[in-house]
Formats: sequence, C-alpha cells, structure tokens
Amino acid sequence: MTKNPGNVEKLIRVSSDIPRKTVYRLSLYLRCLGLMVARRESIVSSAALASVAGVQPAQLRRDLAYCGPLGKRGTGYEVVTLRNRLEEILGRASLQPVILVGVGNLGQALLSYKGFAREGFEIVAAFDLKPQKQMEGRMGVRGMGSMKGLVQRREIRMAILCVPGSSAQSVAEQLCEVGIQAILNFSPVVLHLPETVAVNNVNLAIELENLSYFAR
Amino acid sequence: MTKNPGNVEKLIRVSSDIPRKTVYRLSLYLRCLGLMVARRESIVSSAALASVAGVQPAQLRRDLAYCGPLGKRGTGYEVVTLRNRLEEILGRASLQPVILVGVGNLGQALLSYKGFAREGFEIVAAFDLKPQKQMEGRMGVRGMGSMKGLVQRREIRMAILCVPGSSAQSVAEQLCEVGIQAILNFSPVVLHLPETVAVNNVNLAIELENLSYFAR
DNA sequence: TAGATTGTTAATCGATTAACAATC
DNA sequence: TAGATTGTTAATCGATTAACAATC
Repeated sequence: MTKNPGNVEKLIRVSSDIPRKTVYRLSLYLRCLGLMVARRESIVSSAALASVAGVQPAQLRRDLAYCGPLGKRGTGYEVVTLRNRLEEILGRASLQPVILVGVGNLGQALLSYKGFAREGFEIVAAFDLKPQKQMEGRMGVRGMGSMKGLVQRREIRMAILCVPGSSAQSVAEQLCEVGIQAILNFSPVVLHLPETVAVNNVNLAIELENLSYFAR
Repeated sequence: MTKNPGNVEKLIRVSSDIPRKTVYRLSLYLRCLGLMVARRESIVSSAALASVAGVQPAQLRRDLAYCGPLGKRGTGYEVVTLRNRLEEILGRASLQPVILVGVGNLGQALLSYKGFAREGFEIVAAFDLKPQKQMEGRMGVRGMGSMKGLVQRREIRMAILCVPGSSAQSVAEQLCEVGIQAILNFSPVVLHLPETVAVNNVNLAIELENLSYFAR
C-alpha cells in the first residue's frame, strides 16, 4: 500500500502470501537469471526472460510484481538486482542443512548426487530403519533413534524421504515429531500430515507413466 | 453422447482428450488401487479412494468419469476392474523401453535405481557425450552416434535426460531428431521443443528450494 | 518528445467443488 | 422400498492472459 515501506516491513510482507505456483516459478526465473549473470547481461525485458523460462511475459510480470516493483518502465529489469532480490525472497542466503531418510536404492542414488550442494543444500546425515547398510560416500548411515537429537541440535527443518511406500506414512510422522517442517517425498504414497508441514512429492514412476501416455 | 458406444469407439474416445492433470491423478489412483488389491479389498467408494489419494471425492469421480462409467451407484467401484481399466488407459500393458542420456552424477544415480523396472519401464541403453565413462551396472555407456540406430530398431519413444544445463537444449533436439516423443527432463533448463514432443520436468534443486521457502 | 516496457486491471480460461438427480 | 453412492450439472474458485495507462 505505502510506497516505500522500508526493509523490515518489506521482508514481513513478502514472506506472507505469494501463491505457491508463483514461488515455484520464481525459482525458475532465478536459474535463468543465473545464466544471464554468467553471460554478463545487465538488463533483461520481461519478454526475453519469459521466453527463456518458457512462460508468458504477462505471467512473468505478474509473478515479479509480488516481489515489489523491480523493473524500470521503458527499459526492463536489471539482471543482478533482480537475481539478488529473488535469492533474498527464496531464502537462498545461507546453506540449508537437510537430512535424508531411507537409504535404499533411490536414497543411495540421491546421496551420491552432488547437485544439491551446488544449489545451497547440504545433506548432513542419512538415516535408515535398518542402519546396517553399508557406508555410503563419506557419510555413515544412522538408526532412527539418533535423529531427534541431531535435528534439534542443528535446527534442521527439511528432510528428503526415500523409504518404501509401506513405511512412508509412519516415518513421515516421526519426522514431524522431531520437528521437521518440510519434506521432499520420493516414496510412492500420499502422505497425510498436519497442514503446517510442507510436502513436495516427486514420483519418478508416475512421471514416466504420465509421459508414456502422451507418447501414445 | 450415445449411451453405449461399444468397445472400439470407447477406446478411441478415451485416448483423445483427458486433461493432463487428470491423467496424472489417474496414475495416483492406480497406485492406491494396487495397495487395495494387495489387501484383498473388492469394493471401494469414491470417498475412501479419494481419502487415500489425498483428493476430494467429487474430483475423483469426475476424473474417473473420463474413463467411462465404471462405478455402481449405491455401491462404489470394483477394485480389480477399476485397476485394470486404469492400466489399460495409461498403457501399462507392456514393458516400455527407455533410454537414458547423460551419465553424470544424477544419471548414474538413476541408472542404479531399480524402481523403474518395478513400474514397467526398462532402461535399455545409456548414452553420454563423453562415453569413456566407466561402465555402470550391467550396462555399457555409448556415444551419441549409436543412438539413432538403436532408437529406431527398438522403436523407443521415451528418454530420460540428465545432461548438464549447458548441453540440454542441443541434446534434446538430437533426441527429437532420432524420433523420441517424450522426455523426462532432469536438467535444470527449460527445453524449447516442438509441441508434438511431451516433456515432464523434474528439478530437484527447485523442489528443495521451494520447500525451504515454505519451511520459513 | 517518441518509443518502449513495466505494473495492474479487467476479461478469460480452466480446474475444482458442491449439490443433486439418477439409479443400484 | 429405503439407503447409499455414482455421474453430472451448475457454481465457485483461482490462475492465466490480454490490454493499456503509467512512466521511464
């Protein structure tokens, strides 16, 4: 409402209610801007950025409008400024600690994947119901008992869940109990959890099945 | 329009225009039904199935209505019949051959993941721009040159793309040229391809970033 | 000033949900 | 028949897009 609410108020406002789909696309824009920064581009129009991100210019402008007025009419957006603002909104300032639960096939695969670190996330520990699993990478696999202490000591908020469908719900409930607030769920069941816990589902089998439908 | 259009016409109708989001949820329902079949449940109501799948009953009924009339009023849906019908619609009759392109960190992880086979997909070959990569599992990693022949010989329609962002667009174009019709894209860029090619994006970094936003 | 592009409003579109007649 | 639950219509909701005034 006010023209220039100042930094503190701005931060409060922002963290309130950006639509979920918009937040998702902000991440997308952030990656596109990363490319442009690397290419030393200083200004970008909504049309150009939208094209790279695969969305409509009007949608991009509307999404960015949630972040406050960032562009200059007649000119466009300053690439570095916009990038910094999106990083700030998405909370990418610091390295986020994450735990991984379920060191089966997919869990091991994700543990060995170094892409998370590159994007600001660090898997600080791995847990399994049957922790006798062989060491994976540089990281030991622990039993569930030691989870609570670690999560609280290191103030961990996020977990990657890769247990089989049969134990997913109960393990997810344990995660909530120890204070996890967001779960990236790779197990093939729909979790029923309190609304205060954010869940994103990644179901590789469904993605493939879905594609196979559209490939005739 | 007609009450009972007969099997052939029904099949044609069905493969036409089920909304994309509905197709996605059909896969979800199929998995829930799998659990119920395993538990020897014979009948399920829209309310019960919807609850397991995490959707509203009305939405479930609407989704299923795209598949023809399948339920019995006053009773519910016959579990096995419904499961079979969804498998038929989603084309899960036969094992689908898939290629994987880009055997870096994530590509190797996915190659070692055995979950695809369990769901009816077989990764029949792996390709890389620099195929000197060490053998992975039971499968050799080939150079891109041999891709066209294999894809056409085995009539492969689907590819999993795990190359770095910098080469993703050009590799995706090569995939289209050799006849791939659907791509599961793990590389962190938005692909610009002909509309005839279906693309599903899985961006693990964005999923985590998105969660971290909602975990405050 | 003239040209360009944003920020925002209003219109459109599609998807979800509530409600209920049909019917098992 | 009475009770239950589907299939479907109509209402609602939210998200996308077109259009344009504001303004750099």
